[in-house]
Amino acid sequence: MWGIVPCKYLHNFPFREGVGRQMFQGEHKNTMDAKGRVNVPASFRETLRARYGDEQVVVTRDYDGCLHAYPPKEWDRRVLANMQKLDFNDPWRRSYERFVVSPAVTCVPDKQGRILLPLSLRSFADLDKSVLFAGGAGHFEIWDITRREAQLEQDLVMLRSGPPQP
Amino acid sequence: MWGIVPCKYLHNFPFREGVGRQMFQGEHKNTMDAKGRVNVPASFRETLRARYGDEQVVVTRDYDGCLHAYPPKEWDRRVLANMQKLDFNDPWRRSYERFVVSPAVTCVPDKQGRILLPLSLRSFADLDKSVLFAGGAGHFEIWDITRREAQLEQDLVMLRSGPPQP
DNA sequence: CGAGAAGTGGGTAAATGTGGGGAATAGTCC
DNA sequence: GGACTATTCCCCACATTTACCCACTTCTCG
Repeated sequence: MWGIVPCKYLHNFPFREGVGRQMFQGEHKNTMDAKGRVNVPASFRETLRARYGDEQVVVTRDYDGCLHAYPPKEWDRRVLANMQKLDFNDPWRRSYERFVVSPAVTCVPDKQGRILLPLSLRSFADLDKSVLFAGGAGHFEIWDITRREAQLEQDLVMLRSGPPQP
Repeated sequence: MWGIVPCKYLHNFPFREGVGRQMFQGEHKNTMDAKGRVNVPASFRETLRARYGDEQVVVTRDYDGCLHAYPPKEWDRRVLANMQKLDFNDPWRRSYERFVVSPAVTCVPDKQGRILLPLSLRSFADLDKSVLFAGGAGHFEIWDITRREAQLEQDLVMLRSGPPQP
């Protein structure tokens, strides 16, 4: 399915659903206030609206120590559908379900564009003040800023080891 | 597919799609102003328009400490398509996504031909005043001028050691 | 040299991000 | 059950950043 995204932050080009086009772009450093609210970058919200209909996101934890946020459609397609390919008793599925699927919450930004993350997710990802939103294809990540930097060092090592052999 | 690039900075020669012709040619030293804006060399913009339809570029970081800028088409073909061959949960893909894909932003030059690079990319590449645009095949690089010079010294050593053995 | 293109600097209005007050809601303890 | 507390939601106000515009200098080329 091809379409046009009328969004100044995205390429105004035809894209193929879920394949060619990066949705959430860039790294955005925002600050979480005392109440636990953080601003979702405006460009992300615009993507959510333009491409997914509204600003809802499903937020859950990721096993690298950050949070992942998906538009509901992507959540269904990538997380749920992926998991459901496996047998109910598959141990990887059971772990995945407990760790990733269970703690998920659906957030809707307020009028200022902020979401309130539940304390459980905040403490898991060690979020307190400096929060980094990082775009991904079809989802975005929410990081504590120092944890992210440590992760990037590891990523560099991984990348320099070369891509996986098929 | 053959065509003509109507551009006074490029040779007005026929070129074969993606093979023979270098698109972004030469090194151009421009200065970034206090707001973080830099002028994209006019010849690069002309190439973007003539060959890719408009002046958008996807800018991201590169392992070597500079920024890479791709026309969206090349970005999809060279970066995204490559990545999306791998499973969502492949660790190499996750690292690649975080290091290369996440920080990418799409920039559209303003009326004067300048792009505003986000602070995260500027600080990664150590850009402040003297910025060097260097052409490449299908993309171009954006360097801090002194970092670039240091890189060139290393490149000389590498080149004199001879090409890799097959 | 003169004209046009390229590159640079700055002002202003709009968009974005941040802080905080108070009403509504839920949850807890006597 | 009723009062108290904590949390969430909704609103307004402000600081900062960005997009857009105009003016100017420098460079290139005939």
